[in-house]
Amino acid sequence: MSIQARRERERAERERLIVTAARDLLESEGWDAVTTRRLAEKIEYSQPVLYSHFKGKSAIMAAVATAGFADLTAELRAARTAAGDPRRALAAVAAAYAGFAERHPALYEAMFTQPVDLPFGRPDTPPELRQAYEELREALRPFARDDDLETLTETFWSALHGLLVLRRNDRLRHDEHEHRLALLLGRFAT
Amino acid sequence: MSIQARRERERAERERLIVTAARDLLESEGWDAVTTRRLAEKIEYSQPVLYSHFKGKSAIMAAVATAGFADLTAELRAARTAAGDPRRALAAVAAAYAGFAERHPALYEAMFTQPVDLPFGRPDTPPELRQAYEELREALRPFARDDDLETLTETFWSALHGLLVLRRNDRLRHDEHEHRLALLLGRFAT
DNA sequence: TGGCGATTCTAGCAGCGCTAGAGAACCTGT
DNA sequence: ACAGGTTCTCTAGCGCTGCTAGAATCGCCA
Repeated sequence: MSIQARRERERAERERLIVTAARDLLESEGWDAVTTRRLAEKIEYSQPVLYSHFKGKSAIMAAVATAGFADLTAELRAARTAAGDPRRALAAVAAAYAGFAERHPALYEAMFTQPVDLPFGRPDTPPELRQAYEELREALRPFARDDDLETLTETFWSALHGLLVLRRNDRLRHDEHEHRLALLLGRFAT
Repeated sequence: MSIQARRERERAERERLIVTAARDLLESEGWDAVTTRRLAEKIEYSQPVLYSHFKGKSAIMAAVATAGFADLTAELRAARTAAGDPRRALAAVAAAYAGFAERHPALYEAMFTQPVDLPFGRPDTPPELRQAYEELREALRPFARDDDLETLTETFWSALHGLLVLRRNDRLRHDEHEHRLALLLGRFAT
């Protein structure tokens, strides 16, 4: 038993190694740098090893994205619970969300833009993928008025996401970012 | 003179052929189908011909996207001028925008998601790229209140964009689309 | 220590964007 | 009408991609 246990432990360890190596590569050199060859070189194994852990490159990126969701959730939660009144809490969560996207642009892209096949909004959605959404929802709860809270959360989240991706793709005036965020909050946090 | 004129005419004609072929391929078979080889085959020339017209594949996609902006502008304008009161006009423009994105998902992606290097929001921005934005702005003008109109337009547009891309990537409950749109209008069209 | 299973590697496939240099087509001047 | 020169277009190929079959190697057990 012990031998098999060690092997599985080593396997799991190497799987973590692959994911963190992919994330490092993604964040430090951007999307184009994440190739199976470079990844294999970084973990000091040959390419086919990657395929014994993941079905393909997109599965690796899905794992990276999932790890990113855990981080994002932590940052949102910290922002929400630190703030005082609901108005400030929502502003803090939105700012934290925007900050995450700006500090990890490539990772953010993997999480939200890439058509990576993660099961969202379905019964089998992993908790990491739910929790970031739930932080947003709790921050929005005081402002639901007579709107459905889930619909409100999805809409506000979409607006925030839109601001970030369009800015990143240079579709928006770059230095008006804070004004847009403030305007959005003005329309939702009342 | 006439010979050179004919040559330039033929060249321009072939350039249009390339762009429409690329758009056809993009819309009918998706992004992955648009390869230089398939494109060359479709226009019945060899690959290098493409590079005598465009700097590279991304320049071709930029041309496709620009053509898309012209179409989008026309649809937004029709929607805005057909509607009656400002509230309905904004709703109609938003619906037209969403409809365009749904009917041409791959084209929409080329226009807004792809990091295609088109000069937005700069002095040398081609008119096609401005006008769609301007339609949105005019629809929003009655609702600016004490907010800056440009900031309002960018924010509303981002929200709309976010709703569409997150839905397309299955991050939102698919059939709540209309409710989210209505909620967004409720927060902006007052 | 020899043999067997599991694991890992080498080598290669088909496809990608892109380009150098060969070849064909065309216009021009005699 | 034809040779010369220019302009255009094609063939062939480079280095890269994600991915995989089959060979080789390693580690465990008798």
